[in-house]
Amino acid sequence: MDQTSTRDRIVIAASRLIQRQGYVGTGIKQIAKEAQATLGSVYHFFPDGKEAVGVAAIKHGDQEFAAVLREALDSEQDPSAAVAACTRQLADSLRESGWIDGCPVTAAALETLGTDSEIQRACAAALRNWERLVYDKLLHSGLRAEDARDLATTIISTLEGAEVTAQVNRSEEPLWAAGRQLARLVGTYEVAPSVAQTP
Amino acid sequence: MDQTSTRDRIVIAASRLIQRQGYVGTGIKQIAKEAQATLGSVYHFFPDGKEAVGVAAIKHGDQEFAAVLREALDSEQDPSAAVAACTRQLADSLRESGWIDGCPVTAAALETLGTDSEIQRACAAALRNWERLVYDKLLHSGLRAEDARDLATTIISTLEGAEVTAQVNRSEEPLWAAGRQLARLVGTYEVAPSVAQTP
DNA sequence: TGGCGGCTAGAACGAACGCTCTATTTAGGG
DNA sequence: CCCTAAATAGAGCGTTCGTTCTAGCCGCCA
Repeated sequence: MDQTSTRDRIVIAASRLIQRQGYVGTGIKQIAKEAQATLGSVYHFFPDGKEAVGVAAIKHGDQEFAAVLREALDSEQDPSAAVAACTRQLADSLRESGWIDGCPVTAAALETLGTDSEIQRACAAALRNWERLVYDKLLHSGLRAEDARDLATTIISTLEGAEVTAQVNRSEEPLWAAGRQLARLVGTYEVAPSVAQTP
Repeated sequence: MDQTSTRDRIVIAASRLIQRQGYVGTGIKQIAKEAQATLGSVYHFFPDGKEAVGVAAIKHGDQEFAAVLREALDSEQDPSAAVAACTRQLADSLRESGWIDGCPVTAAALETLGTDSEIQRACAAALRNWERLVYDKLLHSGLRAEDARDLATTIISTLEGAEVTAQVNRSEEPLWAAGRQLARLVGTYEVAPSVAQTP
């Protein structure tokens, strides 16, 4: 039997499918089949229908991506190296997936832009969440708060964009380039010496 | 009567709709209605069906976006200022459209990632096209060729990502932040003095 | 005036969509 | 052992999808 619960399998399958083909491009029946569940089970756990499944899937992708990001950021003390580690991590998993498993929320976010749906809000929350992770890392590295804000926003934007570019071109190059340039950019900010991480 | 031809109206309407709600989320009948054409007209000009319309729409968006980019890049001699001008231009038109008219190809590109369709190729070509514009600008500003390559790739990625972030958050801030950081990044590259633009 | 493409117009088809509904199976406490 | 609620199973609803098809409209050359 399966270790994971039916509900979890549905959410995970939905998250992966939405990540790969978008929200509108993913059908409830396809989710059920992929999760090895039936339509009845899906509507049992999510009586509110497709949108509820989508929201749960987005939130799952949010946390999953946040974990990857956090691990990469923690792998290096120097903030420049940490950001570069992020791009390396993204490039690796992107190549391994055959260039299809990119950011888990971008596609859904773009499709539901004008709709002010719950999905839209979940995507916005995910972006803010990831930005916060980078922001905290920069702050703990001794950057000034306003610099860290601006930088964190830009770093997330660049990661987002570089991932898309890498997927479209089926190449790791855009992520490598982003890693090099972001590291250089972060390096231009002086770290307050007294606040530098204690060994 | 309408000045523009029926075919052009179809392409323009398709481009805008795909930009806003993606390729799968946009129906042929919706395109026809938006273009004030009939289904018969659409299939008359595009006998190969929806994908052919989509490809034409993507190519149209490609050129449209390239024109905006080119104008912004040419508005300033200094490459840092030119890149900042791009982010300002994007922020302006994004706000004016109510945060719905972003990059005309990202949504379609993400939806068709695994499909190796003609649409996919058109999106990849668009990204390469825009990257080329930035690359030429940087090269003419005296940057070394390899630096210009890396930078151009990253600048396009960041613009792409910042646009998405701005749309999701319904705020110009991500684009402003990207403008500031990209200008700073470009500024870290020394311009070969002899090649600097002749007045 | 007659005919002939270029274009417009929309009815109709099979497939797939999200969703509802009723049955059936499973698990646990009296 | 039975009863109840949770979970599974899938047929079928109305709608919309992309596409096909035929019929009609228009302007041009003969």
